[in-house]
Parts: sequence; structure tokens; C-alpha cells
Amino acid sequence: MLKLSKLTDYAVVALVRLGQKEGVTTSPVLSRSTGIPEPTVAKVLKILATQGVVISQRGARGGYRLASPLEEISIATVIQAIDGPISLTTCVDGGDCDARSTCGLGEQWDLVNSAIRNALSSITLADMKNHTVTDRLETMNAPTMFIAPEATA
Amino acid sequence: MLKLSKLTDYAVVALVRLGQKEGVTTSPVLSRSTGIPEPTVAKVLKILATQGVVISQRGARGGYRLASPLEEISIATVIQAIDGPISLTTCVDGGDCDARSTCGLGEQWDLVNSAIRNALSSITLADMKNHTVTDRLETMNAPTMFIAPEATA
DNA sequence: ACTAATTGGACCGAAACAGTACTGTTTCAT
DNA sequence: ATGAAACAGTACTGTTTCGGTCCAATTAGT
Repeated sequence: MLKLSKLTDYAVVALVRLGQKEGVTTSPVLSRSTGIPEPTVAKVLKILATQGVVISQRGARGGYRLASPLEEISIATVIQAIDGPISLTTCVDGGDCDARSTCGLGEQWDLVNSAIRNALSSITLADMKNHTVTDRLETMNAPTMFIAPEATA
Repeated sequence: MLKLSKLTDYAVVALVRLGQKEGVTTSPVLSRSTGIPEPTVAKVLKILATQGVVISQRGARGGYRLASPLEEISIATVIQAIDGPISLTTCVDGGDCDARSTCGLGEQWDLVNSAIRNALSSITLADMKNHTVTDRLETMNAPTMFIAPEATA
């Protein structure tokens, strides 16, 4: 199945939530806010930090913040940060395509790759934000009957 | 890396070549014509047959032929036949998304999925045929160099 | 009916991925 | 200064998926 990795999925969720916070946010907080397991959140954020998608602040009172506003981060950027380059064919660069000389489809794949990249670049994290619950913690703290699985603050 | 499986890559190559043949063609012939290992060609064709992309003729003098002309077979069709549905998120159908209720991004992923599907549906195998060597045996020395992929921003 | 050719389906090993844990480094608060 | 909090990097493990191979079912031709 042509699907992106779970990590990328988590990354998008975490980034959108991060974009709704003020200042820096820690992994544990983001974990509780999104429902994603803490080690996984940490891993994702670490990767995103090395790729420059988020800025990290080390030490106590540290955390992460977006390097750019949500509107300027495309889905393609996130995918590339986590999964690496978007290249649908193994042929493309230094690939071990045995039939390279015979298949003769090399240039045509670029057509497909470009189409994919364009599609993914046209969607930003801000587009993903719509209809998103503002914050799980707020919902929990609200005077509703909604129960909180964990009560750490 | 967001990439489609090698099988899908092979499938496209095999299908394009198959569309350039008359009557039915056997796996061994297609293997020699494309340079793809015979067992792999056989496997790909088998899958494509079950999905109705190609029509199979069993027994002696059997072989495969396209179910539709190249112009009517999109890349999306091939990918779905080999790799299964194109759904970038695991959430989508019957998924085991733990954070479904909290991430709140479910509907937005459909936006991404649609974009991808549209992009892939707009490209047909006929588009991939251009610049393709007619047959390996005839034009053995076709260089078919392709451009190195651009460095990702 | 028999044989050869060809597809159909099942099986297995290898590689990639997700997830977890541990250790080290940096920084704030006391 | 000292301790605690939080990120950084590395390594390990279990699971899944993918790529490839082998054997059984089917059919045309003689």
C-alpha cells in the first residue's frame, strides 16, 4: 500500500498541535496533548529538529517550537524530513535498477515524481488544522463530563 | 522514503511493453524484452491479472494481453493493483490509529489522499511510453540517461 | 489421451520499519 | 555550585512487508 510511515503521520499531528501553542513545548506535554506515546513523540521531534522543521531549546524549561508558521510548512516538507526524499522509483539516483538501460522509462518517472511533489507541496499544515480540536487538555479541563485518562499537569 | 515498490515499477515497465505487442505475450518473452528477471515478471503479471489490468490466457500458447489500451490505464490503477489502495494514512479505513479521537486530523488526510490520487490518475501508461525504446532487441544501445533528481530543498 | 507449455497460488528468507531503552549533554532553578 | 529537567544521539528488538522461488492447476496441440 502506498502510504507514508506512521512516524510521518505522527509528525503532522504533533506539528499542528505545536503550532497552536505559545512559546516552547516539551515532548511530554505534546504527548499528552496528542495522545501519541511519549517516546514516539520525542523521536519524531528529534528528527524534525535535525531537519530544521522545529527549533529545539535544550535544558530545563526547554522544548520545541516551529521554525516557521504552519502556513509555510507543507506536507511535502514533513514527509521529506521524516521519510527522506520523495522519489517513487528506485531508479532515480544511484539506484540499483537492473533494467535501467532496457526499460527506457527513466525520464517519464520524473513526470510522476513531480506530480506527487506538487500535490504534496500545495498542502500546508495550516490546511490540516481545520476542524482540529483546539487542545485536548483544554477540553479535559473544561467543566464537561469528559474524563481524563491521565491527570498529570 | 516515500516510494512505490519495485514490483510496481516493474509492472509499469512490463505493461508498457505489453501494450506494444500484438496478441498475447508470455512472461519469458516479456522478461527478455524488458530485462526484468523472469520470475519477477511472472509474479507481477499474475497480480495484474487478478486485478483485471491484464487478461490472462492459460495453457500452452497462453500469455497475457492488456485489458485496456495504454491510454486508459493510469499510474494510479497500476499502483493500486500492485500495492493496494492509495491511502497515505493508516487511520483511514479500519485503521488502528490510537490517537484518532485526539488528533482530530482524520478528515484532513482525505485532502492529501485526494491530491495524490488525482496526480497519479492524470498520468497514463501512454504518457510513460514516450521516449521508450520500442524493443530491447531492436535498439540495444539506447542510452536512456536520465537527469539526476534535484536536491530536495 | 498424452505431452508440453503456461498461468495460478502458496511458501520462505531478507530487509525495512516502528517502537523502546539507555546514556550523554545542555540549561534553568535553587 | 548543585541538582533537576529536557533534548541529543545511539543501539536494540520485535514486527511487518517486500522480493524472490517453488510446486500445483490448466490448456492447446498432436
